[in-house]
Amino acid sequence: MDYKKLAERLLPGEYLPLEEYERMYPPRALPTGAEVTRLAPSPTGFIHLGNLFVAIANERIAHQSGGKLYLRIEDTDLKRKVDGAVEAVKRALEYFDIRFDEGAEIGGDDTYGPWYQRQRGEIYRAYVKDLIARGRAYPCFCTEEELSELREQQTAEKKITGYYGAYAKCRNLSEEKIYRNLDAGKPYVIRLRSMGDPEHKLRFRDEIKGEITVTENDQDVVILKSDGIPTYHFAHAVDDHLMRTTLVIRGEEWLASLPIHLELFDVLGFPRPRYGHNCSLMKQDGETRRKLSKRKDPELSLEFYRKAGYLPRAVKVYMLTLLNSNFEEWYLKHPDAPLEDFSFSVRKMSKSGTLFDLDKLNDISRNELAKLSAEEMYDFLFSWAQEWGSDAQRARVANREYLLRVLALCMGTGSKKRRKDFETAAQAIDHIAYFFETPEQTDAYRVTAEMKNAILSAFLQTYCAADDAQVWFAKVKEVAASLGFAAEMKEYRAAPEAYAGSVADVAEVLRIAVTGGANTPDLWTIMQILGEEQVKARITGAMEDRS
RNA sequence: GGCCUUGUGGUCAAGCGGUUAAGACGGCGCCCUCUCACGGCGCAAUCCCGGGUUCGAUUCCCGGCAAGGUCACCA
Repeated sequence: MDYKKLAERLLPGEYLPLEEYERMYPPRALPTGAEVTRLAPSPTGFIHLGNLFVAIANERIAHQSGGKLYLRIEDTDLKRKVDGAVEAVKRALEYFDIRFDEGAEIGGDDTYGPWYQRQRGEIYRAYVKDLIARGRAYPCFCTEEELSELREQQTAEKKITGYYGAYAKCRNLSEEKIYRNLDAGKPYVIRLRSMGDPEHKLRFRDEIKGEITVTENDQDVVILKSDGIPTYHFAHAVDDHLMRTTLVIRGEEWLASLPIHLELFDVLGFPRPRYGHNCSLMKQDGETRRKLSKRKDPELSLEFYRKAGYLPRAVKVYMLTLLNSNFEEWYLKHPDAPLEDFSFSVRKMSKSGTLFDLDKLNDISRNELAKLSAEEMYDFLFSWAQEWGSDAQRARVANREYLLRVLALCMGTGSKKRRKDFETAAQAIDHIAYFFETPEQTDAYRVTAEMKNAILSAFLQTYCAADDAQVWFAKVKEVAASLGFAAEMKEYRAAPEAYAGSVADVAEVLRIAVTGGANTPDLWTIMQILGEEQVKARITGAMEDRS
């Protein structure tokens, strides 16, 4: 069979000689040890935690080694394309501090572009044409129906499904038959003529998993679809080579197609990049665990964290603790160091699937929020409220000076002793609502209405806004004692039956009357911030009403 | 089902021939204390199973089992 003639018929016209592409995309001038890594999402617009997970690893490896991180868009399937997706991806990743050196919509050096696979059709076809001319790829005229019939038959016979060996009908089509099909205008795809044998097992060194066994590929996979666009497998091989990628860190769901990729690199005559297959993020679902799913798990979406107001650094710290087993220990020792100071290592990446633990993230978030200065906290809350907050939430961040006081005095911003009451901006802003809005009447009091009113009116009689904390609390104790409550906790604990309760119960009544809740920071401080008028109004208001 | 990967407390995990089997989150208890939060102290909880190899296996080998991934003209 004249393969050259066939190649010309299938992909007519002049294509650049392949050596020309080698010249256009030369090896990068980078110091030894520098890694070139990439992120290659498809433009569905849905960028998720799994993407971020692997993105952080790629980013750290590239930049720590003095290499490059680029963004390539795998848009070979129109069905997946969503308008504005690339911008959304870029923004989402930037929010979490992933910086690209090159790539789609990034600017900078475009030597290795274009970065959209749709714009690289000529390149792929040049390589496909060469493969056909070498007899290593062939046209396949099988219809979808024929293929699904084949699959059913194979399933029924308990054979391995797919297009391979004797099942690859079009693999050995006669020259005459091929041209007749072509003349008849039958649609076709181009398939790889695989030379692999599944009996051959090869050892492969995965950067994360270590030594693994790979079964040689024998599938005649589609490399060029009927619309003349390559499949992912083929496009990524050409691109990773031409873009001079040195290391591919990707999700372990790709491990199964590694044999195909290896054969592709070999048949194209490209040196292989190194691969590391990263474990996936799992979720407990009843008895079993499964991959985080787009439909069922809102926490998979990156927007979930932005909307809730997680600090981007907190999410990143959590990802890093999952990514490198020694990160957490390092971070405990260097809580304020830039994350870039941590020496990230591919060898420390986990081999096994990881259950996503929201509790852990929340703990990290509380700690991260507690590190912010009053001003940083204010800026974070403010910008979050502008983008995601309700009217009420935006109103609470409107008065900078007032909010700064609330934050500094009650949340401990700026002091050594920080409170860790919340993990997100949304919680923080709601948490301090009582500084802005008079709480609703509540029946949370654990004393009778008569007692409640007796406590409140007794307090009101002695209350003086100018009192300092000690004087103020001494007065609360007096109120307690006058109504049969223990003024000292020690005395109360020694003989609880001798009292109606303790000063703690009295303080609780005041606390609920002023803030609407039984759990708040220091009450005296709260009263100072609210001011005499508010305090009196709230206490008076709490005395009216409902019995 | 075939192929591949992975199995250390509830979760993330260190350890990889001899250890009281780290640490963190979560849980529980105590202390501090006007509540909560912080902080401090403490407790419970783990080497998937079965065979080898070895004086000795969580660690090495084999076999099970379980879980996950994947088997498209999707990426």
